[in-house]
Amino acid sequence: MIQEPVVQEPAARQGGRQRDPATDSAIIEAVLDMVAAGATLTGLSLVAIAKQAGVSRNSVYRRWKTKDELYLDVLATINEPRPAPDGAGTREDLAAVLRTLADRVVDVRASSVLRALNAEAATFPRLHRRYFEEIVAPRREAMTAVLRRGVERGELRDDVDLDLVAELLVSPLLARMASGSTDHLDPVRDTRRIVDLVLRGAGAPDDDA
Amino acid sequence: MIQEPVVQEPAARQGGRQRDPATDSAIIEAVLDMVAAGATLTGLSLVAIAKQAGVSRNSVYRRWKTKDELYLDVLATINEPRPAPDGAGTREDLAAVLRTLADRVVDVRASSVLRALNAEAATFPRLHRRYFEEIVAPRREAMTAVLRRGVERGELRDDVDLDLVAELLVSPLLARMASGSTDHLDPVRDTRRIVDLVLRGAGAPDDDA
DNA sequence: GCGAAACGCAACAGCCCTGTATCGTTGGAG
DNA sequence: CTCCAACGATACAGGGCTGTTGCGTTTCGC
Repeated sequence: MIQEPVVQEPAARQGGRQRDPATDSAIIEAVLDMVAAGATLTGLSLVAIAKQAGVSRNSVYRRWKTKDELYLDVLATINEPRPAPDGAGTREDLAAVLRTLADRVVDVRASSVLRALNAEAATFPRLHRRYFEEIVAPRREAMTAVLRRGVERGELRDDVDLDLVAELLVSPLLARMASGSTDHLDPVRDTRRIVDLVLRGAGAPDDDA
Repeated sequence: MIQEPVVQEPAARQGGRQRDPATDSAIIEAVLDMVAAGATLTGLSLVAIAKQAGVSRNSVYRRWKTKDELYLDVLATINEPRPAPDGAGTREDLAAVLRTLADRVVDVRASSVLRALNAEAATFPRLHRRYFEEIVAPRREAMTAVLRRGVERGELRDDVDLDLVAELLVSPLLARMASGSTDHLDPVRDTRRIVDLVLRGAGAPDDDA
């Protein structure tokens, strides 16, 4: 589930100077910062990256053959899986799953990269597929697992489309990530409010559905 | 509320050949198509646009001084305001507002441009502001108007945060626009399902909120 | 210490984009 | 019919990015 870095293997492993791990992260950090500052994945140039990282252009070429591969390692940086919630009730479990997402949304650099990736998915198919497999799919599975358990426990209606419920829960956070309006987002409080409203509904109680 | 085109005024208005309106739209269409094909607002070059439009580079420069201004006219293209819903009930009115949005989401070119614009908001502040004022704000106003009326009519709870309800309703569509997963979206059917679920809630009826 | 690879610096050709200018041609207004 | 601007084509200098090569220096393994 955790991505292996795709950094170029340091050639024949006999003698010679060691690669500086700080250089690797400096480059990746540079990409994160520049994308967060408004750069495009396509538009980011290797010269700009190297300059921002305080590294020679050589050191970038030595590690990654393509921008594509570099971005794969950047993407791996912003994916820290969390343990599946196994909590007391459906409400708490849902909030926990949303928290994982909300924390990423609040992270300006992470959400900037994902936003850019969505916009340029056509240009980076491999990257986009990886994003889907490693980040989106696991979250969906965790979500539907919690929802299914909620139905079994009788805490959720059994006549609702669980996929739609999941979409409803997740979308407010995704939409904020997409629009970049992540300032006034409190991961703890807002996820709680979303879960509460989705469970309870906005319609008047006496008003028949 | 409707944007005036920012096309360069055709100089002194005395004699001379007329501008071909077809050229204007050909250029704008070219931008729409190329962005929908995965191009970036920053990355789109004037040569590429002119080539795609089947127009000389000259004709583009003659009309717009900056890509920024060109994009303003592109943006104006994808904004067709709809009459405010004044319908029978809250459920129908909400569905109507969402429909306006859903139709735009389903439009590949429109959603592509808006997705790109969100990703590159930092690079095009004027454009982004305009997008917000002309497209986002009106929709929000329409939405909250409907919601407020719903509370007055007793069809909505009076103890819910209407802004959150609005966000919950709109976000599934925005999230799809952002991720580009717009294929299996049925504007009529899906907006209806969203409204129903938000009104009714997913929690079990006997389960106290 | 010797070899080898990582590193920074610099140069190179090739390509694309920009902005401006100059042509000859075309078509509408007066 | 006569202007005059729109139009296509072309050229130009200037700048940026790419990918590769060569150089001298640094650091690690053996």
